[in-house]
Amino acid sequence: MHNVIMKIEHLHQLIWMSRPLMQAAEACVEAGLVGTDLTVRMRAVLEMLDKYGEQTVPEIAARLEIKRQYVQIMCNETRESGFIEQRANPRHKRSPIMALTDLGRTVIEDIISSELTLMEEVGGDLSSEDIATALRVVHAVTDSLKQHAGERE
Amino acid sequence: MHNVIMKIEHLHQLIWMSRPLMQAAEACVEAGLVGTDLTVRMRAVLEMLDKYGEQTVPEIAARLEIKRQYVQIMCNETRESGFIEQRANPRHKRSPIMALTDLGRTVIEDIISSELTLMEEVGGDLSSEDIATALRVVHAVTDSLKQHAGERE
DNA sequence: GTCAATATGACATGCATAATGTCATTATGA
DNA sequence: TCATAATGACATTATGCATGTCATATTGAC
Repeated sequence: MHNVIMKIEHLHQLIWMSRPLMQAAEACVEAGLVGTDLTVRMRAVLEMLDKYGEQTVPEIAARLEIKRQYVQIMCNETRESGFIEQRANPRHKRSPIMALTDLGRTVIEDIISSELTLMEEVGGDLSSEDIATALRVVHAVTDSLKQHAGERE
Repeated sequence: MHNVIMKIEHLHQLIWMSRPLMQAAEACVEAGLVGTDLTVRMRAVLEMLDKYGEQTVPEIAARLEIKRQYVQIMCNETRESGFIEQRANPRHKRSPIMALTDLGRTVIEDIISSELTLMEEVGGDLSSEDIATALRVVHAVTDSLKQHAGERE
């Protein structure tokens, strides 16, 4: 009965579950940082360096899709805490390359590894197929919403 | 091949799609508000009153799961703009009931209706079953993450 | 090689979305 | 009645960015 209405209603709920989902995910990340000297934003910097290799501040900003000025602050903090260091950039003398220190690498890899363990626990009950479906739907919905929001600009 | 790894990888992506999804959804809401005199937070107040009927500030705060002090500010603004009005509360003389004005009701119902139309467009390509699956998965993941984050407190 | 355009770091400011703390004034309920 | 809780009002702080500006360094077109 009224299958179309159910569909729209579920879609609506799915979209607005994004906030609690994000908050829950961020809370888990934060919880995993307790005891380390990392903040969430330092963790983000380390993750980019670990995942994509050493980079400049503007490169990190592009990948995180936030402004370089803010990433600069994040990197300065991370560097003050000894998790990253600057290296000369042969391609641009004013823009040093940020690289993980040994400490930084150890810390971020520990954290990512324990986050992976968490993923396994969270995924425990769910089928591979259902997760794939969910991902596909969420992608499609996000793209569609982006398009609609963009049009009105 | 390595199905388990794919599953975890998809789950990871699904979880972190929550941020772009939320941002896209919020951008759509904002875009829909252009031209009205509503702000996003006034819209939130109106939606609660339209959906659950007239309520006090603390009740709205409980439903939005944010602090009553902030909801107070939101409601004061919304009232100054003429979208809601106060009514005497027989159950608590210091805590008036917030109610939609005719203007407020018209405005919020127009907005919700056009947002519903957007939902229909966004859902167009997707099957009812897949949306239901996605919603179920996202619910399960959120609950699981909440539990894990809570444990560490 | 010159020179305009661009990139970068550094710094300042602003803004939205809250959380937190406090106070005075009611209400409420045991 | 009286301790306790609820409420509105106000002040302060935090987080996570965006935006603007500047000086300087760098790049690329010519």
